[in-house]
Amino acid sequence: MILPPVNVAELMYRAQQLAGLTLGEVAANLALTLPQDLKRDKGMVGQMLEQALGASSGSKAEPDFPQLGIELKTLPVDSSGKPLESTYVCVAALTDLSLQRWQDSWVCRKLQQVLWVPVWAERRLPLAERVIGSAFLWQPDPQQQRLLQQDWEELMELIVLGGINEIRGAHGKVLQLRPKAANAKALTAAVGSDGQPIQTLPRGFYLKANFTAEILQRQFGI
DNA sequence: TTGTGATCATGT
DNA sequence: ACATGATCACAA
Repeated sequence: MILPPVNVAELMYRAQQLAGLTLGEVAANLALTLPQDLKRDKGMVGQMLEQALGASSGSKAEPDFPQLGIELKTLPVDSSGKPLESTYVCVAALTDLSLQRWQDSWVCRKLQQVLWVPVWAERRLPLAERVIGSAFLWQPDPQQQRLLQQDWEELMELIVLGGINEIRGAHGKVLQLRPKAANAKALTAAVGSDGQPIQTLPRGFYLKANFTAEILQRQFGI
């Protein structure tokens, strides 16, 4: 068990030590066995890096490094440095009216400080050969904050007004709402089109790949 | 069931 | 080719 880092400097130091290593090397250091692929272990890489950096285990709804207020996100990138996937942020509260202010929202709080860990992870690359990149700490700048808030407020308004079943992934410029469930039969409480309670597919907020691509570009240059 | 970690795989 | 919608594993 790797203890949590006591401060940001220690966290960043640990992250730097991982840069350049393959997932196979990290797995060996942790005495973990890598699966053949991620089809049945989609969160495997993220959880392994959590462990390597000393993040608190478990699936609690709080940052990975609570005392530092830092969220850890692995980001799969192709050989040109572009994200291969959108980035999951958190589940969407479909009924809780106390979270209707942006500053109080889970999305805002989770994205206050993110440690991005790029992983060169093209699908043709065997898992063990994928390489960890240089991690960096990110805080949304005012423009990014504004874009996120705009999308969030637009999506939340639709949710509260009973329009959840009309929302698709294309809504929003940088933030999107998509299914986040075990399968299409999973249900959770929400507001219907006439304001009545309904059951619907659980959703989560995701950062679009174009947005995380811009974050990477600002960090590493063109 | 809801939250964590995400990627898969199909439609466009 | 790429984003959207669907899905997988596990903890509490």
